[in-house]
Amino acid sequence: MVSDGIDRLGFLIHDVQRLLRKRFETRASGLGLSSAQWRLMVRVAKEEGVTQARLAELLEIEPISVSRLVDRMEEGGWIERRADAADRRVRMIFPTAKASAAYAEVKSLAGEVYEESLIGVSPEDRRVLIRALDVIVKNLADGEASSLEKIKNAEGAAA
Amino acid sequence: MVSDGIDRLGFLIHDVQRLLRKRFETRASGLGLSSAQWRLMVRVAKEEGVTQARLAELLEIEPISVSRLVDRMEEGGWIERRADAADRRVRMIFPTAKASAAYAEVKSLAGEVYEESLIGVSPEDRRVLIRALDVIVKNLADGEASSLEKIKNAEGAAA
DNA sequence: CTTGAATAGTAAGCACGCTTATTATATCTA
DNA sequence: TAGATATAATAAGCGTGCTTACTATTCAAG
Repeated sequence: MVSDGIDRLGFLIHDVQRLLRKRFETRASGLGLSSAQWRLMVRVAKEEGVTQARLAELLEIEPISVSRLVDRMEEGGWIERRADAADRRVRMIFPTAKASAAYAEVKSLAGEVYEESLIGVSPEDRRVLIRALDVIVKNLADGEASSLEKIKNAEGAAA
Repeated sequence: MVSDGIDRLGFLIHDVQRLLRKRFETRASGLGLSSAQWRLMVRVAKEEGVTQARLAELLEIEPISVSRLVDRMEEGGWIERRADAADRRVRMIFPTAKASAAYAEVKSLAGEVYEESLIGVSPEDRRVLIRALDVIVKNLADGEASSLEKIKNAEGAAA
């Protein structure tokens, strides 16, 4: 049970996540977007006017985390908050022109990082990797964020 | 190129890492150890008296991050710093009795979390998963932490 | 032996996640 | 319609990572 390496799963995932984020941020540093901000930006670009609560669901982070991410992104001139006339509790999030311009560039950049990371992994193994990761997410999401899995299953396939 | 799901790699890894950490910390909350503290503890348990600089290399985090982790773990009574008579710059890290007692328990706990996460993934797919993650780490570590890969290759296979 | 470079550790301050608690507004129900 | 409940967003404060800058100490030349 040691020889299969499963006991290293947590360490491996942790390392891969950290290294991927680091390399992405090195590449994207010229654009002024962090990894977390890029994830949020993807959602805003696809659904302009999305609310912060909805972003929290989509990104599977807490509303307060969205609130502070949005603070920094608004300061950086990437997005803007607008009031919703129909519900005064809500802030709708829109990308700025600057953000829309950077979107395509950052997206292809992420693709490059993924390709670099997967050099030497066969197409079949890549499929197995993605499938296994999907299963893990599903297993771990069960019993946690009750309604979030559905959202994830419906929307997560993009991006 | 969309159908293979590789464009979701970053999102998937990010989700898996967050969910694994969350579930581990939920389980281990009774023991008072966080995920990061557990990673450090493993190294200290294997090599009592290890220096902080060495821990930074092994964990592949910055020395200052070790410094603050060790601060909190010392406050929590998990480890203690001792001076090195031979080199007064150095602080050697030792586990307390409390830590040694918790070690085995926390370790099996991590194994349980991994097993839960992998329900429905075949033994072959598990091997492919681990192998692919190893390759990704290797690909991304190249050109980053020049000497760290060697350490990782030599020591990372345990734990 | 003295100077200069390298090493071990820490401080300050930021990003991004969290928990818990608060405020403002909507909505549901009695 | 009034009061309870739910929802959107934020505030405060913590953990864990980072960069940059600093002190203390050791080691390497000269």
